[in-house]
Amino acid sequence: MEDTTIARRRPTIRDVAAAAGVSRGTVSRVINGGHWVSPDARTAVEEAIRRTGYTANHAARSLATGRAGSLAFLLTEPQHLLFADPNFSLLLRGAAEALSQRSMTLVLLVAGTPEERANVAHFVSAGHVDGVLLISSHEADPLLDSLLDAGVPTVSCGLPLGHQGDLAAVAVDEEGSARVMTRHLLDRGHRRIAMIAGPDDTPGGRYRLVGFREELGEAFEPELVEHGDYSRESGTLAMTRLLERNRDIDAVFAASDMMAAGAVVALRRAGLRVPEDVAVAGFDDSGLAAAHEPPLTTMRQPWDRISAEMVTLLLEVIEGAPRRSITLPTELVVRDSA
Amino acid sequence: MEDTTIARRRPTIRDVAAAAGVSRGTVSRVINGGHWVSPDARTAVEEAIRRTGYTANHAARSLATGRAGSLAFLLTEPQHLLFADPNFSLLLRGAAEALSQRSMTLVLLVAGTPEERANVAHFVSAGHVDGVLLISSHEADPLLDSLLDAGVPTVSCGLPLGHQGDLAAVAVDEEGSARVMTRHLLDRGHRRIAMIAGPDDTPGGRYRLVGFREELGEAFEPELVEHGDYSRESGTLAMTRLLERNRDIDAVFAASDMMAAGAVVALRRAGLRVPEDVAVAGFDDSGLAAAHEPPLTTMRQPWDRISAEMVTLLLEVIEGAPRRSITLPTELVVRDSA
DNA sequence: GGTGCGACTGGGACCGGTCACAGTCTGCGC
DNA sequence: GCGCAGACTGTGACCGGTCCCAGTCGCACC
Repeated sequence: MEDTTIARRRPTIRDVAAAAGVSRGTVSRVINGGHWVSPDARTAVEEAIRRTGYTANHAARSLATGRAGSLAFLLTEPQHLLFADPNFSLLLRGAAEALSQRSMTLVLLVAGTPEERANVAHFVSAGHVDGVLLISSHEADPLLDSLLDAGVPTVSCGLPLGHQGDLAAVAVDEEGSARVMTRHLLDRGHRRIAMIAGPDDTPGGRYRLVGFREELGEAFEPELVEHGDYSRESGTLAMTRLLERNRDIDAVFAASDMMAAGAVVALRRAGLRVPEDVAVAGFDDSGLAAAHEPPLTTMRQPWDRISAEMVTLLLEVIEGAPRRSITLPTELVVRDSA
Repeated sequence: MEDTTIARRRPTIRDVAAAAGVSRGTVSRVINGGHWVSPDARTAVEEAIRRTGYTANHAARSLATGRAGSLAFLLTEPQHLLFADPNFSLLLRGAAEALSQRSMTLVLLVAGTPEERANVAHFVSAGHVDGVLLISSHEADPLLDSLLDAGVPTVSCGLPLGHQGDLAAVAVDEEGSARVMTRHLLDRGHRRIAMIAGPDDTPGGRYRLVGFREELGEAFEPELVEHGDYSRESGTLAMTRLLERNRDIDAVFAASDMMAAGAVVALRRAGLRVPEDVAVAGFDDSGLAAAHEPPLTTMRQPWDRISAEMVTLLLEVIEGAPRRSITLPTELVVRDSA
């Protein structure tokens, strides 16, 4: 007996109810926790679900409950910086896994071009997702304003500059992390330490520099600071400029591993060895760091925990719980470069 | 005046109908192409949609039409290889953009652990997405079997080994690409060319090796072939072994940029210069290739076109059109390494 | 024996769309 | 004057769930 003729209609809750000899209401109760259901009815329903191969229809449930059952993973980097970053993948994967455990799904939204941004704002405001995991970093993003206006539950990855307190966030202790790394370089005996900071309109750009300056105290020299945009090329450029200003630099702390790798290129071009002549430290502990020649000393960001906590916080906000933010610790990873 | 008391109900198609002074049916017709609608009615409806800020409810539409309005981006790599690969991001982004143009969404599914694989199979078979963009490469994946059994429209990225002809695929000309690169190395005067191939149960592992062998013809030497798993470390290991067997190698063709970078590490450890002593060629033209020291000669894969074509093909299959596969060309990118 | 209560069950209304079908209205040919 | 085709419109049924309310049942208690 084949029943492959025409794909038979998928079983509905009515089929299950009929098979179990109970009403739709009872089946629904069993599916949703099973309170106020007699043991007999429950086992009958469970058996019927098994037999029929029933699976709830997302769309129907979503229509009835008013919940979408999905969260958006929203990328707003105009440049593809984050996309090139291996860390991004970890974040995405972690979020997908955290959601699948809760039988929810992750919808990927890309808001690069102005047109895409408008579409995304519309889509999200229309309630097609229950909330937004915001993967952005730049200050004053109008898209964030429109999300907040529309009252869309949102949690930010990293401190949302200009909107602190307006939305939940999961961040690492940027300032403290930078102090730890700076202290490490000082402890190793370095005295002329330069920094390649990130853009000032990103939390990592701003606060890692603050930590660096604080830890150096009196020893801080403004001329030993350059800014990059987290890319490798910008690291090379920044290092080149630093060397033009001061050839005595004996260590450099870059706000990303990519920029650290770029700095190494510039140092080598200048005939300097890493770490013998100049120590180089990065940030992120991306895959790149361990594979680099020499392996990079860096600050590890707990990407898996970040994504998991973002999902937790966002679901709390959706439930109506008071907004909460979390700061996670980083970890100094000492390798050969510093 | 705050209206934050209770978020007002989102307008429905009934509200629009009332505002425009027409029936729900007419509004629906306008939304879906506007055939058999008088010009007056159409403009009235369009105006009403604008005024009310109406957006269609995905869940309701999906329930009524039986279409989910979303596609799955399914990752099945047990290891996180693809995740570490910058190309993966391009593919993902391309797919998301192609879909957003069609007002559909991309749902990310990760099928790493056995439990996840079971969940994913269940989820997809239950019809929660209209089709699957399969990002996998290994032969004999039971998950693929269950997708095919369930009749889920699927398109594969790369030739689906063991299932060719069973589902649509978008692939590059692996064999031809490998021949082009091999010819390039020969034309540069190299005579003892080694290859670091990918795993034999992946299309890139198998057919790039075939192309390499074909192009070398008589000159092919089996002892100059090693296999890696596309990772950097495996490239280093493979190159090390090749050098142990034969110190006269004057060029090496790796089946991925990552492995090429790994090979460079091994070559340097052996005291050999790239490209002076040994030319190194990669595959993919990932971001890594251009940034590498020296910049890598490689074969560029058209990732943006691959994702766009995958979406096109999958939508065709969903529409019931006959299954179709596409082979896209690659491009030789000559840089410093070979 | 009636009352009250808690556990459990059934079924109608509803979520917000689409779709098929039954109109209506207009103009044209005979 | 009538029939009829074609353009357009309105309406009820339906998609597959959830929710809530009205019941039923059994049992303890007065």
